[in-house]
Amino acid sequence: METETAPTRLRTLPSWLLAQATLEASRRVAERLAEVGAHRSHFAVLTTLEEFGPASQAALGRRCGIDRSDMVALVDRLVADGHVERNPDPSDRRRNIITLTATGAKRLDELGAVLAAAQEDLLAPLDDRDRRRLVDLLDRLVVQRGQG
Amino acid sequence: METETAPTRLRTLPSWLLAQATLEASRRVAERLAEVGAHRSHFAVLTTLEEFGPASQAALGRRCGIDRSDMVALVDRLVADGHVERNPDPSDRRRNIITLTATGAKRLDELGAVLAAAQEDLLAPLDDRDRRRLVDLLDRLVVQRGQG
DNA sequence: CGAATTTCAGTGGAACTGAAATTT
DNA sequence: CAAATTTCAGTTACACTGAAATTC
Repeated sequence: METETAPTRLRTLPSWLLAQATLEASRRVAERLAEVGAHRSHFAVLTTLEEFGPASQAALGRRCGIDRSDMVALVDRLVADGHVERNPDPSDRRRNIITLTATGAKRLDELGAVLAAAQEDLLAPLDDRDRRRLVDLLDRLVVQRGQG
Repeated sequence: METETAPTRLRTLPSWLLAQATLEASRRVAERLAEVGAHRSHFAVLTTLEEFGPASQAALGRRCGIDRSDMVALVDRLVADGHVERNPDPSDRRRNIITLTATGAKRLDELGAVLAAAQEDLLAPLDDRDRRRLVDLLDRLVVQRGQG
């Protein structure tokens, strides 16, 4: 969308700025990931599995902010692509245990590289120190929301 | 959604942090505005009219990042509420001129107060200097995207 | 003619809700 | 019994597309 300068009351409103920045970021990231047939949620799940190890679908969702009910089709897809395995948990038969496969770990590296490039692109207007500041500020917002 | 600590690779990924922060911010803001029967987009349009004066629907949309086609129902609603007027532009009969009414200006003040409270809430984890930094960083991101 | 504006009808992705079935 | 997990069916908000009608 071709856009002109927004009014000051929007340009100083944190929730509006966040929404605008996220819109642009999501567009770019989704576009790059689509080129390799992937999705934001794929990276989220794969990296969560790598960092915390095998987990149930519900636990996975709680870690990376994906709804339990959306997780079903997501895992279906990752299984179909050979990036994770889904096995019943013998110690609790309500659960599936999701496990990262070797090719899933490779895929994670690939997606990590794609995402890194997209971030670079996105953050071009900021120097390194400002990028670190932004990440720090956002992390503090997100983390403390989860606890409050 | 009850959430647990996300993996480091997500917690340091700007696009993911932006998305999470925006999700939470949008939820809160929408909730507060719903209590007074309003929408984010209402504030955006009203404040744009106040700052730049009467404008066509398309120009309005370009200013505040709302699609021309979504603007139709939005203006319908604001007209029905008596917050704006929609009149044909005599000098260009393709256009409507949208004008802020007196009650629309009052509504803007009301929504501004609601939004200010929501921001306060949302930014609670950050002190004043950090809030200013965040706004500055986001504004630089958003503005320079629009030009690049 | 090409370009801009308003309008409508519809699409697509994403977050979310509610409930059933199973198991703890 | 209450609570957690997986799954499915459906909803809602939102950005966006495509095209028609009008006017510049």
